[in-house]
Amino acid sequence: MSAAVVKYDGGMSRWKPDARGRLEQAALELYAERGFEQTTVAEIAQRAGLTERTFFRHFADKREVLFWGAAALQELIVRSIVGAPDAATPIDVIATALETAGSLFEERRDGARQRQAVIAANAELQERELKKLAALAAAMAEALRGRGVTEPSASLAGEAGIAVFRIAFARWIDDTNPHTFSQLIRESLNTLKAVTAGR
Amino acid sequence: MSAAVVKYDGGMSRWKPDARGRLEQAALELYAERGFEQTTVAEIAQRAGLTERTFFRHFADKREVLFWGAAALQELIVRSIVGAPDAATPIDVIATALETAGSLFEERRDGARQRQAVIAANAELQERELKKLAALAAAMAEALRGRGVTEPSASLAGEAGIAVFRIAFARWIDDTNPHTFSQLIRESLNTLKAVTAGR
DNA sequence: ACAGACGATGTCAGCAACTGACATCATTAC
DNA sequence: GTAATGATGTCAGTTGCTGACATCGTCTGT
Repeated sequence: MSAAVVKYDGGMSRWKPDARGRLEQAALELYAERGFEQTTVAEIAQRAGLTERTFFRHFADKREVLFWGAAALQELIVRSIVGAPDAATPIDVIATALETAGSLFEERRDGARQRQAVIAANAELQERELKKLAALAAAMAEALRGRGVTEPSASLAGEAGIAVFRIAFARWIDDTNPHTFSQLIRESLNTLKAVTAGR
Repeated sequence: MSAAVVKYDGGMSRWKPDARGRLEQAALELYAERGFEQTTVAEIAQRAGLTERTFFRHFADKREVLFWGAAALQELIVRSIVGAPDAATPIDVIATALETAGSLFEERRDGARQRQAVIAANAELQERELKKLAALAAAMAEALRGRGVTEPSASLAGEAGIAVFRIAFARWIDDTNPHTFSQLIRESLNTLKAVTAGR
């Protein structure tokens, strides 16, 4: 995330550091406190000590501030697919990649939960999330094609991967039991296999 | 649909009939001509002989005017699932339902093509389409649960159905060959089966 | 046939998301 | 030391969208 190394700031800088990070945090807080629609961009900017205009320089729109992590997730998954052993079967490549990706949130379940609660409460945010997942499916399909998987298998494997991910993630979020994200991915995949096999 | 029976209008009515339909047509035309973003709601309303305010009484937002058919599609599919033979397996119930749904566009491939071109050209419209498909997946899962299918199988079957639908629809749209929508659904499903089986 | 309820539309004022143009000023490069 | 750079601020404007209220045909009941 905002892991950019910042030179020591003796306090003389014109601006406080990590404007983007402050905007992200302020937005998440406000969305959680009073809801997405009830929060104005001006309020977010004010809490971050910035102006509305600056918010829109860092984020394309009011929703995007919640989805900054999607790019990192996609990169990680694509790298995993590209680097998988040649002999691996497409669906296993995808499953392994999704398990790997789990490392990005495995340790932050509470944060993920809060974020999902915010998203679950607003339709516009759900739309944005679906778009990110669709982009992820396309990226996975592209990576598979790079491994020689042909269409429409590549696209269907990507879509199937998203299906598995969505169900696994949902269970991971509102699960009281101590299930590993990896476990849930494997379980979801097995269920999908059973269902598509006709059971 | 707009199948409400309308009494003969001798021309003395205060308003021209089918305001909603005129708005839909005007919107589709303008979106196709100059693009979604370059079209203002005021322009749509003007072409339909109405005011901006009236547009928003008929459609929740500027995007929704393109997705009116989604409800009918979902109804048709859910009815097919509910009415399927008891012995049928979940994935076959879904596949048959999707084939049935194909009857809604089978005869209007050109119209569907134009609509998809408009959607493909704009990210906001893609988000809305994804949301409608997600709602469809949820409705299919709910219908399956009504048949006694348990979670997470029901949800995964719904998501898998959407995956099959998306790929089949995309091929149906930009296919020069004379493939039936039903054929493409079956082919997509077979590919998904092969992929999830590990091939 | 008349009164009043109803329903679809119009009018108007206003908020909030988002954008373009230009100014400011610390940091960095030469 | 001066100039380029880059992050921010300021301001004005467009557009999506909403609430409140007015208008005026049509329908219902009597």
